Amino acid sequence: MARAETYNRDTALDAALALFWRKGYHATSLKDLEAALSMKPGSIYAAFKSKEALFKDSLARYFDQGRAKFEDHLASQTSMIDALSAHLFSFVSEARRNDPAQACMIVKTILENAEAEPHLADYARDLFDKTRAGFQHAFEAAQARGEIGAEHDAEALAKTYQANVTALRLDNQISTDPEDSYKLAERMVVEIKSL
Amino acid sequence: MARAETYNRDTALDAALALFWRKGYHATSLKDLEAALSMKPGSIYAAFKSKEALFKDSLARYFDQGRAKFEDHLASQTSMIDALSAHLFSFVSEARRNDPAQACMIVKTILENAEAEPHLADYARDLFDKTRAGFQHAFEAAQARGEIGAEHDAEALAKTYQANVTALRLDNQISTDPEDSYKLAERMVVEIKSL
DNA sequence: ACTCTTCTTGAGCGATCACTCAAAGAATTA
DNA sequence: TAATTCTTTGAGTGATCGCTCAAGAAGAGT
Repeated sequence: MARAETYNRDTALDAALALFWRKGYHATSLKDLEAALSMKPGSIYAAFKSKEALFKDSLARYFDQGRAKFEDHLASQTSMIDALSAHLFSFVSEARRNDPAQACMIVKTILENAEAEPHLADYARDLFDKTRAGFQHAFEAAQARGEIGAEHDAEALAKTYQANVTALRLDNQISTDPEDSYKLAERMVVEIKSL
Repeated sequence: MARAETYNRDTALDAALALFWRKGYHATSLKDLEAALSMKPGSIYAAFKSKEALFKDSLARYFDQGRAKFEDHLASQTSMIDALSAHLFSFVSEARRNDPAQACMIVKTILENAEAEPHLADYARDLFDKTRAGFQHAFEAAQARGEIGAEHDAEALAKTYQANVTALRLDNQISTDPEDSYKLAERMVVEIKSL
């Protein structure tokens, strides 16, 4: 045997994720990462191979955490409609208001890197589609339970729902008044409940 | 007198705008701009002062063109509702499908530069607010004309409308199938017409 | 205590970044 | 044509980029 690694992979990934989410891919420098991960360049490259690979791993982690959060909402609410509403509200809830709100990292990645780093953008696009597939599954379950009429198209509902989530999270970052974002979320939820 | 400038300011700004819109602020290098504007660095700096100033001028131009387009829709439609619908549809229309769809440059700017270049992000945020003010004005006019009931809050309608426009334009860039974006727009328009 | 293996270190690589400025070039006036 | 005035030119500035690798440090086995 030999010497063990001194860093914790998950801790390091979380630090990289927070940094990449805030600053984006290009604006995050190796210097920034060295400081955030408390690792020297050589160690970072030994552990994560490259800046791009580290970013991909961070984004995958972000996706997993987001999916886990959605599934928590599905599990803790009695109806699918309530779960979808709770998920929307969670983005404008009091709890999140401590750290300044950030738009969805997947969306930010697609917009920033569509031109210069198409690999990253395509990777993020895939996660975006997977997220919508999760929403669609929830809408289909709601129809199977009779919460939503069978005359609706679950795929269309999922697409609109994802558009709303995306717009809400964008507004959450752009808007100066959190109350405005909250009201926007309320109007979106009214639509869902009226199905 | 002396020698005249050999470039056309508007032509150069349009070229810079197209480049910045596609690639974003950070990923657009001076080399890129030199090629697109057919100008050497010295001339660019003499004409536009700095990369950041050139970006701001480009973004202002983008905003002006967007506002002009919206006002064209207002002028060419008989009702406000139709104008707001036509504006939404214009982002997913056949004509635009030649050059690959881009999300709103103002939104892209805010997301990319919120952390590293707050000046740029704040500048874009201001344009975002001005855009919504224009929407609100249209909704108020619709109420004054009796197209929309007075019980609605024009500010809230404008906020939701802008959220829809933003989400639609995002989807337009992210989605692989333009038909999906078109259907999303149709569902958004149904909401507007039901007011 | 000594060897072996692996991890960590950080100075430094070439490339590229935004940007400058002295010199050359072109249009106008005299 | 000569002088004047402004524009254009592009090599070059220092800083920073992502990244490498030889050398040193640290734990495990003997």
